[in-house]
Amino acid sequence: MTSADVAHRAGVSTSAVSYAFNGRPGISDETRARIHAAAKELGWRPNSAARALTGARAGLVGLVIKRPARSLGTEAFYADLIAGLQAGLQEQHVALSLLVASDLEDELAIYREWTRDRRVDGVVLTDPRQGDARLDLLAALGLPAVVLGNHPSPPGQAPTVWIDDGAVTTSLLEYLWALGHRRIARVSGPEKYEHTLRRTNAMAAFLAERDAAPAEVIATDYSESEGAHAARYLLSRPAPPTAVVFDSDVLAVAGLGVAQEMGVRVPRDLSIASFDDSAMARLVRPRLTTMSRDTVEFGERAARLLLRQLDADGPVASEPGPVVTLSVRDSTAPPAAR
Amino acid sequence: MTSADVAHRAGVSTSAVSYAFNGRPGISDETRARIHAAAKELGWRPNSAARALTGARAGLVGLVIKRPARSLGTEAFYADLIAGLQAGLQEQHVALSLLVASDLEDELAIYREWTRDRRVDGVVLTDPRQGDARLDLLAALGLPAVVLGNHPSPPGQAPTVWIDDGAVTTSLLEYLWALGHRRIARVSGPEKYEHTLRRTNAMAAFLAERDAAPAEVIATDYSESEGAHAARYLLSRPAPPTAVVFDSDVLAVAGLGVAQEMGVRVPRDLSIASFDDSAMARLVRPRLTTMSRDTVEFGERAARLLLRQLDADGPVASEPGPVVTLSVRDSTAPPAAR
DNA sequence: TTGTATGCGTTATCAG
DNA sequence: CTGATAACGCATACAA
Repeated sequence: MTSADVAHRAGVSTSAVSYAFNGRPGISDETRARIHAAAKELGWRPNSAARALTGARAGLVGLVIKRPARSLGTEAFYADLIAGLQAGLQEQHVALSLLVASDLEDELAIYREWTRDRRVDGVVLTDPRQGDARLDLLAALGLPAVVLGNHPSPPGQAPTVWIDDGAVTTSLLEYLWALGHRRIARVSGPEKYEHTLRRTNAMAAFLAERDAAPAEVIATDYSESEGAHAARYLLSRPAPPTAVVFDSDVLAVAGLGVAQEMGVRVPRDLSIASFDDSAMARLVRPRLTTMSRDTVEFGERAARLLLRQLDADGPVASEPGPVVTLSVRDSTAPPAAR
Repeated sequence: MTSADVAHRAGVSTSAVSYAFNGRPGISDETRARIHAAAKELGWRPNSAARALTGARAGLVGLVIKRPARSLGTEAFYADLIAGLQAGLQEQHVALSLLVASDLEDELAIYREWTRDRRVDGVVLTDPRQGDARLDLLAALGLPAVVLGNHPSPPGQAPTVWIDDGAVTTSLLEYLWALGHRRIARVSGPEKYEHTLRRTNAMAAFLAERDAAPAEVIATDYSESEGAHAARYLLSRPAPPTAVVFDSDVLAVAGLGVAQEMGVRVPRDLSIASFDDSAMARLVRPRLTTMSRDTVEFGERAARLLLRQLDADGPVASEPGPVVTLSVRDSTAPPAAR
């Protein structure tokens, strides 16, 4: 079953079939329709390997995950993201190829190889950093990309689907402030990520505006153990915070466990909130107050933006991601009078 | 950069390069080494699209996930599995392609398409059922597969990496029985899955041997809501169980939440155990007693078995998966005297 | 043991 | 608008 069969069936040449399936001019609407009909009858679709060989689409989009492989299952983020990317790509019969890289060098090598072999048509980038080496490489390679970022990308760079982490931080802090919290600490992710930095800056600005003391921020690698450690440290201070915000829900749940072990009642003695929502935040008791964003939709939008990018001649514009809303649950309350 | 370049550099013909890279005879060890050296210097590796076109390897393995896309992130199982598959495949530079199917028809269509386009070299199957239609199709298509199953596969069928869910069930029940529990209920997954059935049968046999009353088993679709509903029902009975085992940790955590809401103390009034371990089981309080299996390793073994299958001429044998051990944590205790 | 010729299914080029 | 024909990069029978 080849394009020649379809051409024969439709009474045209193979190039007509090619034109019809690549939406290019030089063919009448009537023949185009006839060709599509013939292909449908025969159940034919262009062979992706042959396409990739001639430099056309591979029908595959890549995602490199740079986290320790073991931690993948711990956080729902990547799973949700993958589900969303999937959904967005499937509309155009594009598949997702997944690779786990152990470090930056690895990741860059993968992009080089993918480009060389025309293995993927484009890639999705997560966790952008400042002066991200990956963006330079991808630009040099000419490999289309979209970034899950926190601001629109500068012209000439890969477009982002962005969520303003600064604004999200401010929203959460406004809520805690309104409850009466004045000693708010934060257990964050690694400082190298842009979203971590943006949150840090927004938090500093928020507190400075209100003449409050700067927040204590403890950076972690997102692991349960570092989250627990940070929580233990904060709760052991002479004047412990009355509220702690965590950059991810794994950190928050680890922190909640520590509080419970230490006899600190949540939310009576301590309010806990997370920047990340997931099933786990809803399943633990007390249920966690979180900033919730629809990660699946985030992925879907990224997928669609990438597909548009692949079709476009020039650069496409960044666009905002899903709305982030505050889900108030049971882990936050006004601070107890002391 | 093509095989011709490498051939030129090594002073041989392109076929010699092909032979060298496909490990076939007809070439001296010395030339083979020279060819590999030349390839390494030039940073050349066979183009996967071209390979796929000639009927050789595509360098891609497929995994179809047949769950509602939204639920992917809830359970750690798939994320861990993917991480493991990744790790196993990477050794041979094989990538993983992921697709989410909404139903069986979808899934079968994907296999047909993948075969037709030589898009993947093999696939990994999860959640086998009795008389699984997918196995018949894959056999008919000649698409290599491995199954994450619960017993060695019958001859002629795709090999499995298997975990004996019956034995796992017995282990867990033995522990609960030894603690003194006599009214043990179970909140299970869908009955259509083989592993669900095996657990059901093992549990029935276990209780029958001890002349105990048959267990109450409530089937769910693995969702939080059905898990909570089942737990609520069980705890509202006139003579509620003293222990409940859950088929997954999401179900168990949902059940734990219900118990806490109803004022049932765990483990004092109720013991809870799960067949599935993950970070969540360790993060909630009380921490859950689970049967823990290394899902990442499960995936790694499946990947390696599939790679072996791809290299082999005939069928390869099924093999046991990772060992499942009981992780006793804080959610189980002897039943309170009533 | 090595080289040569051919095909895989598509797209691109260029005459018609 | 259409129809040949040449790539694309590799594998493989076959000849040397």
